[in-house]
Amino acid sequence: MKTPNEERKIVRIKDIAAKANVSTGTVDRVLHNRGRVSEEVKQRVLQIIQEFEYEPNIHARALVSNRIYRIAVIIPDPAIDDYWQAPKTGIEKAEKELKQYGITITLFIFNSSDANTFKQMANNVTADAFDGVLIAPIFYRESLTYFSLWKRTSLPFILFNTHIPDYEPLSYIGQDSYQSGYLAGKLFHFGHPEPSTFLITHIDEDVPNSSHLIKKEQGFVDYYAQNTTPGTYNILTADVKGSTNQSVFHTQLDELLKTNPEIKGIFVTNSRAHTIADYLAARQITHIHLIGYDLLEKNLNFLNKGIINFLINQNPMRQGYYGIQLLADYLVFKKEVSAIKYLPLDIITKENLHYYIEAEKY
Amino acid sequence: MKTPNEERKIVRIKDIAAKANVSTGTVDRVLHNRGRVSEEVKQRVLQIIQEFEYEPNIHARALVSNRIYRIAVIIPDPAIDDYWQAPKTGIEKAEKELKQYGITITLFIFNSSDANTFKQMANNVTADAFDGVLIAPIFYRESLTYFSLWKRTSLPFILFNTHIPDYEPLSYIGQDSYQSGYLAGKLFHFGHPEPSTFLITHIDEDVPNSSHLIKKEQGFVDYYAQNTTPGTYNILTADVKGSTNQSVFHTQLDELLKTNPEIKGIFVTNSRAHTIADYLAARQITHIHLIGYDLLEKNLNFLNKGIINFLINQNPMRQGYYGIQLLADYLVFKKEVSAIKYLPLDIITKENLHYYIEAEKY
DNA sequence: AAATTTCGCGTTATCGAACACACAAATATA
DNA sequence: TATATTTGTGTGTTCGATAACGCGAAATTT
Repeated sequence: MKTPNEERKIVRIKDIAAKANVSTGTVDRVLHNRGRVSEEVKQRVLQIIQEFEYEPNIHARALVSNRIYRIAVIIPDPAIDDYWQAPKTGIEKAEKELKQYGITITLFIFNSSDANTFKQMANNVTADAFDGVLIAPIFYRESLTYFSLWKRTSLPFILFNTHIPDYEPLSYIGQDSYQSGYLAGKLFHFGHPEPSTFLITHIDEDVPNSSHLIKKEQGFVDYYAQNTTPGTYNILTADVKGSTNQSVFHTQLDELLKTNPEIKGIFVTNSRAHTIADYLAARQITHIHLIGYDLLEKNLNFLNKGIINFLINQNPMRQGYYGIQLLADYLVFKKEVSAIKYLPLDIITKENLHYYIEAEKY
Repeated sequence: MKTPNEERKIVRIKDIAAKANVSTGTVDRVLHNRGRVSEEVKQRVLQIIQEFEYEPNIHARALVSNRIYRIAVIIPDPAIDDYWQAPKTGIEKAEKELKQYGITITLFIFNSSDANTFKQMANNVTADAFDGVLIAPIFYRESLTYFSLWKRTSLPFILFNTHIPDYEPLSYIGQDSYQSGYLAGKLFHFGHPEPSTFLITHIDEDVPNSSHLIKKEQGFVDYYAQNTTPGTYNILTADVKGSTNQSVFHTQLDELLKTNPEIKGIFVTNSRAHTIADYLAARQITHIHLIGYDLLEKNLNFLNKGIINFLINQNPMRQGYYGIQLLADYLVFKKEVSAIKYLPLDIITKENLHYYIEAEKY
């Protein structure tokens, strides 16, 4: 009577051992380089392993090893900035799936408008014994200290949302900001093949300190530089602050449009497109196209009304999900992890929105 | 000394047994409804299982159960129609991942232009003992026989690519064809806000027998019916055949455009947009927008040249991948499987193409 | 009343990999 | 030469779930 694995010709340590005329213990020692095997036997075993294309049974391995991997996650508070709810959800989903493999996650939530809370959380993580870190390093300067520290103590860390390549993280997960700006440029161009003026706005942001916003802007500008004859398209840029005070905010925009009445489209570089949409709706302006980022409730509302034309989905949920997955690949499955994982630049309209929302739920 | 699972408070059968003052064998009998347990004990155990939120360790289970699940996959030959390479790749990827869980896949490849080969493959599957079927039922009439047969023998089957709801498959995986046509309508509209004429083409297809093409057409037409004032937009339809004979094909299109010189956009309902693009390139026509489906090499070529403006990605690789995944969920993990899984309608342009190609590779 | 079956439950081997332990042979040190 | 240490190898237990097996007691049949 054969076992199913024998029927399926799945090779086990036992089989390797039998062919090599040694015990399973010896094969195991070869597999894990734990020494105490004569060179001759080692080579014989290695060759048979190659020949038989042995692959360890992950279940048996997981069952016996029974190790716990502690992962620290450092992200901004979703209660303060709604955007961070999605990554958190993705992280929790991954945690559920990977619990079986011994992955344990501890969240360290900081205040996205207070760099000190960020430092404090990073300190906490450093003090405790973790096997890996997933971090959204939205404070550039403050991050560097910890990266160099973790590098030295060889604590693997993965970045998401914002890329800081200087200290060679294990991986980065997110979008190509430059290209997403470039894409926004293309979409406006498709809607306005005739010479036009477009506005790039950064809303409520500390732009000099946010490299990804600058990259988006650059991508947008470069699209027109590379794909249209000079002088035909005019790209303006504006930092706008104080979107929470509606009347002040609207007055600012009034002036902007008074000075530049020829504006045909506004590109919002972060998830605050809804603030502009709110303005356009209030002033009943329908001739201005609007592109922004992220499937926030408020944005979706204006997308469905046709005031926002396109949203580029940054896949925040998947960013969190893959972040944990990659750490698990590295820690548990000992896989090689590619240094960068760009998520697709999903173009979302009223008409295809539904399916992305559904996919996120799953 | 505690085991890691005790530290993590992961509940095992042993723990349930201890609390209930019975042996693990009894708990197991309760879990699997194998009888031979007194009603009193059964209730006690069930309650403790609930209370402790017991979840079986998948590794231990997979290790011991050691069952083989045989899945049959019935798809058209990728050598005849390139489109089918992608689903095949997805299926093979899923097979690799699920091999550990005892999933074995047997491919049954038929000729997409010969319904008899389809029937033959379906017969082969029926004759052999399979635990589940994944099928691309591109021949409507011929499929029905087998669906009713499999339904009777309770052989679970999942459809992808083409939906035939009549016989209640375990699930359908694919796109909402109607909505994808609707989306194509929107994109053209965005590019041409002024009254225009658009052409819908079905290339080399037996349209009456292909319900999903009709749905795409309907979606496109409905977009303009619902979003524009009647009489402003004009939607034409044309079946075009014989795209393999370039000169004849081009002559047909010459006549079409001669009769309707006002056409501003062509919507191709299948993956053959490249044949139209080839024509537009040959005739140096640049004022006609073009939207098609699928990331075939030939389409990508024209997308990059700017002759095809948008491609809607039907995610064929993911269709295959999820098809197998869902069957495994049902067979191995005994999960509930939702009757329909719509994949997102990805809008692909030259500018965001790269990331979708990368994602597919992974 | 004896023989047999059913019931209710516990015990134990099994799956494949990991690793501690045991133990003999070979080598080194005294 | 005697003893200590290193090297090479095999054995046995463990992880958690499963299911075959076994056994005493109760229930049923003859």
